[in-house]
Amino acid sequence: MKLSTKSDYGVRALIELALSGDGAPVQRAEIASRQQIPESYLDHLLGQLRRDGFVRSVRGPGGGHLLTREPAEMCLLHVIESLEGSVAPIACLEEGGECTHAPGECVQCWVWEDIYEETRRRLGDISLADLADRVRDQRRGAAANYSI
Amino acid sequence: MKLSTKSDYGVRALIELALSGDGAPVQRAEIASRQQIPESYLDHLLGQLRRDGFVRSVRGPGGGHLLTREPAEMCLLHVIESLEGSVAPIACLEEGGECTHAPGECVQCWVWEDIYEETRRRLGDISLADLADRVRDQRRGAAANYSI
DNA sequence: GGAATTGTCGAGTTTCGCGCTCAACATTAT
DNA sequence: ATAATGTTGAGCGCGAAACTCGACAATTCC
Repeated sequence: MKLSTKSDYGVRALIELALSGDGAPVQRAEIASRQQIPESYLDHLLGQLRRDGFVRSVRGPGGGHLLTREPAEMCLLHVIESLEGSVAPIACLEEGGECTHAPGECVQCWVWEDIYEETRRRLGDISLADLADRVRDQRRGAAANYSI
Repeated sequence: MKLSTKSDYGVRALIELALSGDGAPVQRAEIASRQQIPESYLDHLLGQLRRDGFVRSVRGPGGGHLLTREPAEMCLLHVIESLEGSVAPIACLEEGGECTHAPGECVQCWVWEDIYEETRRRLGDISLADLADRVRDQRRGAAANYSI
C-alpha cells in the first residue's frame, strides 16, 4: 500500500515551479538538481503534468517549465491523481474499474469506501500554495540559522 | 497505492471462521473453496495470522483453523497490519522506518500524516464481527430471494 | 503400530510494474 | 546553421507479489 515515487517527485517539482514565481520558465536540470530528482525520469513526470494541464513547457534556449495557474488554484488531489492514476487502495473503488463482486457484496468496499472518500476530501483541501509557503518558510528559517 | 491480495484473502478467511462459530475447526480446503482463495496461498496467510495470534490451528484428521478470540474483539486494523505489514502510504510514516529527510522537511509527511492516522483510526473501529454480521445478513437475504 | 489426514514451512517460479536510462526527434533563440 | 532546450517511446534491471510444490510434523483412527 505504498505510493510510488512519482507523486513525491512530481509534487516537489511543482513546488519548485511555484517558488520560482517570477514568470520565467524553470529548466528541467534546475528542478532536478534543486529537488534531487533523476533528470531523465523527471521528463516523464513533467510530461504527465503537462498532459493534465498543470504545467506548460517552452522549448529552445531559455525554455523550461511553468505552472499554468496560481499555486493556490491547484489542489493536491488532482495533482496526485494525475501522477499516480488513483489513490484508491483497492481497484473496486476506482472510476470505471468495477467491482467484480455482485453489488453490495464486496467486503473490501465496505471497509475502504469511506476511508477513500475521506482521503480524497483531505487531499482536495491542500493546495500547492500551502506546500510552497511551508517550504519557503522553512528555507528562510534554515538561512536564518546559518547566518547566526 | 494498492493493497495486496493478502488483506482481502486474509480478512475473508477470518470472516469464514467467524461465521462457522460452532467451535469446530474449519479446514483450509473449506475456507479456500467457500471464499475462492487459492488453497496453497492461503497457507501462508493463515501462517501469518497464527503467528500474530488471530487463529489457532489443529493438525490431523478433523483438524483445521479457529479464531483465538471473539470476532467482536478483533479489529481490522490489527488484522490488516498483520497481513500487509503496514497501511502507511509512505515509508516515512512507518514505525521504525525513519524519514530520510531532516525532521519537519518531508513534504510527503506533511501531506499524508493526518490521512494515515485517520485511516488507522477508522480501521480500528471496525471489528471482524461487524463484517461477519454483514455477510451473514447478506447470505440470508440472498437465500430469501431464492426461496421466493 | 501403521496408514490416512490435516497443518507447517521454506524454497522456487512466474509475472508485472516501478524506477530509470537512452536515443531519436521537435522546437525555438541567437 | 547551430546550439539549447523540451518530447516521446522503447527498453532494461530489479524486486515484490502471487502463487506452487515438496518434504516434514502432528494427530487421529483402525
